[in-house]
Amino acid sequence: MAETENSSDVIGGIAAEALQQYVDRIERLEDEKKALSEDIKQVYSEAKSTGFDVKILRKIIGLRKVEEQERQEQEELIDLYKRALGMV
Amino acid sequence: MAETENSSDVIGGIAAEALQQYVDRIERLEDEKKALSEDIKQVYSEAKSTGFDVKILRKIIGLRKVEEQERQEQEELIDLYKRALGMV
Amino acid sequence: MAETENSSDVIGGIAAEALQQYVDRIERLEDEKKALSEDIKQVYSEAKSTGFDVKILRKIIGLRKVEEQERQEQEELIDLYKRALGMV
Amino acid sequence: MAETENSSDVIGGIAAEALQQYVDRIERLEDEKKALSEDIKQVYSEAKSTGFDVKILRKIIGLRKVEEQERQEQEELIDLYKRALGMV
DNA sequence: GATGCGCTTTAAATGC
DNA sequence: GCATTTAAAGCGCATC
Repeated sequence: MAETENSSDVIGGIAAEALQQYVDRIERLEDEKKALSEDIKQVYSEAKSTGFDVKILRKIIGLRKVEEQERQEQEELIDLYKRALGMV
Repeated sequence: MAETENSSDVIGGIAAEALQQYVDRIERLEDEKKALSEDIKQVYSEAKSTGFDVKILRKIIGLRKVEEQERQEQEELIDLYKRALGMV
Repeated sequence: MAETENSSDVIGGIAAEALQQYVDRIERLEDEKKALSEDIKQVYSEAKSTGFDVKILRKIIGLRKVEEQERQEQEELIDLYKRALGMV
Repeated sequence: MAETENSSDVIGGIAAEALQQYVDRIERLEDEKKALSEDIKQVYSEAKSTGFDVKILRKIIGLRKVEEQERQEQEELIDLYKRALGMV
């Protein structure tokens, strides 16, 4: 390869600098995501030490999630009807 | 039970207010986490539209991840050996 | 439905015999798997009684595993690049 | 370290050869275990292509597992009573 | 354009 | 309580 190629060059047809930036952005976001996962685990553990049953707590959260989903689906359906009826 | 039970009371032996707060905290953190997942997806899609091969990009990220894992495992192993040899 | 339904018949729209065979095959495989888990545990315990530190042993195994993972990831990445560059 | 140390020597107080053998045995067993996991996945996939619902199939297998467990617990209990009554 | 499929990731359960 | 293992979800992909 050329001796002056650096990260801002095209290497093997790849815009190296741009690639680097994408990788960095993604890894940074994944780190934040991981941190949040740990925070969540932390909260569960805190709840547990306050006497709550973590397993049940998880079930509750899960339940609320699907209920929220169902609510959204209903809203979307309503929206669909509205569009069909020219009510938008 | 108290006749004026509300969310700050104990209901069926459960501290309702505390429970509510835990649920809220967890759901808020999960929302943030989900937002990050969408951001990541967004970045991949952006990279794709710039001409990068998403599959390769994912592999690179994955590879860097296992490299990081290996580094950590090695450190932990060294640490473990140190402890086993009384070098701590 | 047929009045003489038995295990080789369709019951409630289900091919009972085929189902039975799948269940049997899976349970047999799971039994073998469980036996292997016990063997592994056994080996660790044996190593321990010979004076090895099980925690360290596990770390070594784990480390070798991620090294193998990394090797595979690298190969797959190279392969992917080849395909992307039409070298296949 | 001594210049003639090899795998059959003691390195840092570790019986290197013995260690090597334990690692090998464990990794071999884990490979077999992994192969079985793949076989199981294979059977599920085969069942699916025959028209069965994999999720339900898993539930069934799981259900049979706990029933088997309960049966065993009962037998153990019976055995315990027998011993208590000198019926062994 | 929709559907199904496999794969990756994430959540849950189990065992030490 | 932690770490492993297993079940489920979500996602992109390919196909029709």
